[in-house]
Amino acid sequence: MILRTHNCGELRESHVGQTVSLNGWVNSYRDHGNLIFIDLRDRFGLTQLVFDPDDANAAGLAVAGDKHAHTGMMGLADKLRNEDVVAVTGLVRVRRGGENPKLPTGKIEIVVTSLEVLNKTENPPFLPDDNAALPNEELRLKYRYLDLRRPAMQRVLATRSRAYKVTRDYFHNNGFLEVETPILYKSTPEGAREFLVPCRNVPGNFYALPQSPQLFKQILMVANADRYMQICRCFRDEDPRADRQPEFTQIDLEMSFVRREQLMQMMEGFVRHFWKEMLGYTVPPLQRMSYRDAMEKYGIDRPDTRYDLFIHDISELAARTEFAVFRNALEKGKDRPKFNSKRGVVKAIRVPGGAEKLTRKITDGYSDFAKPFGVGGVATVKYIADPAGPKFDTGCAKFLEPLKADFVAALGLQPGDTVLFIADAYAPATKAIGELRQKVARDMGMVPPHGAQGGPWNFLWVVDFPMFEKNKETGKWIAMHHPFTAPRDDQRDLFVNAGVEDDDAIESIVSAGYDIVLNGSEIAGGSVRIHDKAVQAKVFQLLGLSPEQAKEKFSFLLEALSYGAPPHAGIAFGFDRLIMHVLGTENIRDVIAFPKTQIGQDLMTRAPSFVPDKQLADVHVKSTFDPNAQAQQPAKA
RNA sequence: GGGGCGGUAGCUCAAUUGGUUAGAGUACCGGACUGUCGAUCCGGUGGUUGCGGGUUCGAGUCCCGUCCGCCUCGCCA
Repeated sequence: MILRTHNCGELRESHVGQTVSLNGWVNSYRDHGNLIFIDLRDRFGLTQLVFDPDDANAAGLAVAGDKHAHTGMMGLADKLRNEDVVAVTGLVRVRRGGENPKLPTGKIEIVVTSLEVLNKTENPPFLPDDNAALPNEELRLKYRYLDLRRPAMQRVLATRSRAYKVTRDYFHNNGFLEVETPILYKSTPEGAREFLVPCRNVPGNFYALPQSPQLFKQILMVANADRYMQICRCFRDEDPRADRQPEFTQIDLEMSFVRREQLMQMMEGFVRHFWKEMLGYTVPPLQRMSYRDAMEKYGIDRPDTRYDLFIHDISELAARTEFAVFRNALEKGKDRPKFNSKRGVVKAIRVPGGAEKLTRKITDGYSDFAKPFGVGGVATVKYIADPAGPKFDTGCAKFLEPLKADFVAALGLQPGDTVLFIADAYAPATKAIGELRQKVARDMGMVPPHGAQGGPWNFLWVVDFPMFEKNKETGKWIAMHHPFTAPRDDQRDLFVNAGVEDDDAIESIVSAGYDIVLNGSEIAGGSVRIHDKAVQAKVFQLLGLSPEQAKEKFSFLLEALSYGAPPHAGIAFGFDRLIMHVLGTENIRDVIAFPKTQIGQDLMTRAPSFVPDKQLADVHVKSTFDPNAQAQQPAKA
């Protein structure tokens, strides 16, 4: 075949007069009968080819006098169609029809003297054209190789590729050791559902794919890796979302002989390096916010600080009203400590200008929006101008009017505002009003564009998470981060001495965990780890694991921790999410070369698929699925 | 598992209250054309309206079921 001497993005006027060869795809063809233009595409750009019968005749390549030129090179060129793969040799010359300012190669063209069709295409289901309407995503995924040819997807792949390098550069330069950890791993059934892999050599036994290399990286600290990094694949068998896939990539990190502060400084340095290298943006020092402040002001542990719309706790004021909704909510758990999940509260959001924009229909919708989060509904009031002075109007106005001055002061009300209230136990009320805050911000048009599209980049650390939370179904304690997260240094004794039955005390223990939040999205999370046996034992006890069970599940880690374990701390960045931010997309599938659908199928390869019984027998597995029991068929081919 | 939206030529979409032979652009095929660059012009092929039932004189349209895709709640230590 004709091998290329140049790529399709590099030829300029300075090459005029040279004979060159190019390989690539037919991006478009413009057939003028005896004069044919082809835009040839490869990963590096577009170059115009011209098939000119005069030149071809001169080169003896077409039959002289054969206007239709159905023989020789012109005949072949006449049949070229979009996405054919060709190789050509020709002469670089200045374009005769004027330059095309849209192309870097737009001043020149190749007058082809030799054409080789390397791979004639079937008529493709769609063309990789960014200007055309995108085909539906199902089709894009089925023919992913065509979709990836689109310039926009090529940019994604290039950006992601550069991000790998930028990441490795920073951590390698800071003394991190890159280590690969196993993909075939031990099942540790806490947390996310795992993908299982049956084992042929040990009948009845299974590997699991790792949700993260958590335990290996801690063991690497015991093994004197000191600073570990890995760009690794993680697997979680849970339903995907727009920003979640069953397999995803994280930047996994762990450091020895550090406390929270040193780790946070190192990671902040990475964030600064990454944004500087990827986008030329200098990240300012990260703000820090406690989990409690985040929950109080934003109602969520990953606050979007690009808009204010703060949440106010007006429980004390609400208690002085005659409004039964408020008073009944405040009766809940009223003997429990402040911030306790079961203690009743009244939360409010002041929406500037909401009196006009938030119609009755919209605010009624807010109740339906909030109810699934476990609260009774959303109470509403408008604060409007009036000849006799501003006043409350509609909704629960009559209950608030007697305490108007206090509400105006507490919420900073201005005429034209709407106030939304949620009254319930702390946990559901906080969750519901946090979600409502984000919805209202969208409805009011308060959410700025992506950072990648000129909007702000609001990074912050969220710290001081609770160690434990109650599982809603079982009522048992579960680790908020994971069972190896240490209490914050000053909480250690409190924690070890806390009564196992003292729920309120356990709930109040603060961990040494930390998250990095960017524009309301969690991009990293980690913690200082436990290296103290008494603390670890207490955690297992609270999680309801007997020493025997803990040993069964985590003996290798516990053993490792008993043979000289350095204090250590770690974190993991969601790599796909970093790329999403850099590119300004909200669809994780856009930043993964071969993503899966909502039921975890790969539409291109049709994975997962049935396997023959023989293959199952080899791994000692028998399927209980009966294809005849229901009409369900494997996905259509 | 729950809720919502969607599925009509290869592709992107249209089709009035349920009413004649389901249309357009593009791609594809054929023809014309020597300076285009979203080439242009002329002609043509192409449909079990995701699938299976039902209602009706009549269903792309209404009803039930089902499959697939997306969004979302649950879930995601």
